[in-house]
Amino acid sequence: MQGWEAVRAEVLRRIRARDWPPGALIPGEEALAEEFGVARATVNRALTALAEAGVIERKKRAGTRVAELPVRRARLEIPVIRLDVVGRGLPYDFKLLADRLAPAPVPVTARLGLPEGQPLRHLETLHLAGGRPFVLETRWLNPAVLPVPVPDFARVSVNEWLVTHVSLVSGDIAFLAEPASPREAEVMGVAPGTALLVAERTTHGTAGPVTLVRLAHAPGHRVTMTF
Amino acid sequence: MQGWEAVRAEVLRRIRARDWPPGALIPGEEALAEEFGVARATVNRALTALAEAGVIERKKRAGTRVAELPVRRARLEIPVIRLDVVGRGLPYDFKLLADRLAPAPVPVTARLGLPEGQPLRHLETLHLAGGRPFVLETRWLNPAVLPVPVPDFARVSVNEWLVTHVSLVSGDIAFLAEPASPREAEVMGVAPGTALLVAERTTHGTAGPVTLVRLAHAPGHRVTMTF
DNA sequence: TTGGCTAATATGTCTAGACATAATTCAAGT
DNA sequence: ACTTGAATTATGTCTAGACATATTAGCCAA
Repeated sequence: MQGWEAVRAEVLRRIRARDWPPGALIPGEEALAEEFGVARATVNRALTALAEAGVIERKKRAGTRVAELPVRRARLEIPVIRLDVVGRGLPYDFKLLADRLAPAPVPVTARLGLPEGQPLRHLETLHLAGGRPFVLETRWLNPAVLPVPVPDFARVSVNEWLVTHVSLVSGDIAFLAEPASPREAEVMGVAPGTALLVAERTTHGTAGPVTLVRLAHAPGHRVTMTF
Repeated sequence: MQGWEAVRAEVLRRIRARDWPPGALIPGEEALAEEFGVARATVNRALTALAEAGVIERKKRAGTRVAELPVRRARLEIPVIRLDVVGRGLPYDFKLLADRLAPAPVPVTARLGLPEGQPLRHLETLHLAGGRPFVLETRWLNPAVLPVPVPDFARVSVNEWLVTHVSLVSGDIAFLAEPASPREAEVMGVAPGTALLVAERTTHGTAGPVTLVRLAHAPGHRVTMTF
């Protein structure tokens, strides 16, 4: 290895070896550039990468210091459900259980920043892995983002249609544990009250709020991340 | 805005506006540099950032194309529990419920890559927010990473001692939903079988595996991320 | 002591040019 | 037809130097 990655690796090594303990000020870019025999821009590239990773904190004039409580950042790659299933080596299928236009409950419109009682498209999709329930998707979709005629969500999953046809700008995702509701228990074939891992996502596009979706995962599901 | 961020913003705008639809090949760095009136390195900086965000895919010789199924990446910042609690405006406290050296169960040693039956330090800590149970932490700790004498974990939480004294190299975290075990129910003051959000983390340091920890969160807990 | 101005300084970014590297294309040889 | 290898080309990275910007330390005045 050489180049900026070598610089990053060596700086990281020194931090991990506590040559530069947490909170310590490390040498300036100029000094490091000279030591490693590279240009300052190369050192900058390396330190920028480490700063993005949360290992160091940089401030103009004040210099670069090793992070005190290194914030561990884990990255979650949110896949399209089909690819998640296929990636597990199982055949994928889905069933559209419900699709209707209905006034959305207040918590839903509130989270999306829409006026109360706004009619939204309400979709319920059961995703299957190897023929068994994998995820129950309950979605409220802002009809303003849909073209006319409306796509046939019984053929293309809403999930994938959105990903490929609507540019998502921002959003958030939350994980929580909830007991299976009677409806969920029935559809997913589990006992009511079973602990389910639920993911709630809201997404916003260029033209305003897009969708709020609740994904109830089959028992035993794990969402994993690496750092 | 100007500079590489302006370039990034404009390229992103064109992608979102579908001037450059998913899968399309976008102009080369040289062409963009000329169009925007900046150096190629500046365009490169912008495109590198977009590639890291998963918006575009770049290959030498083949060029840069808009990602087909833009992988949504969410970043989770894993805080020290104390800061998580304090950040919610609640007073933090913890109780060390158990601390003993014991042969670890096989699944534990397996996940850490240690020989079967290896004695590990087993710690049970109840984290409190505003006097109420917040998280029950069950930890298996590789004694090889501890100094002699062993720190007093009744005074300093294991969590924070590790963060500040052991350099963590890599690890993974998984979220799952589980019914509260009798032990968890008793300690956390909930009904057995209550759906709990559980986080399981393994971490490895420079000198081998460090710890496996299971965090059972109080009912209603949400782990949120933004993207 | 306090508040605010100024100069010093480390990082942030940019430029122009160069070479490195990987992937593709296409021609040549088997 | 198939393989091999060379030319091509877009991205990746580096350099040296420059200017921009944020932040701090120190100074001076109220």
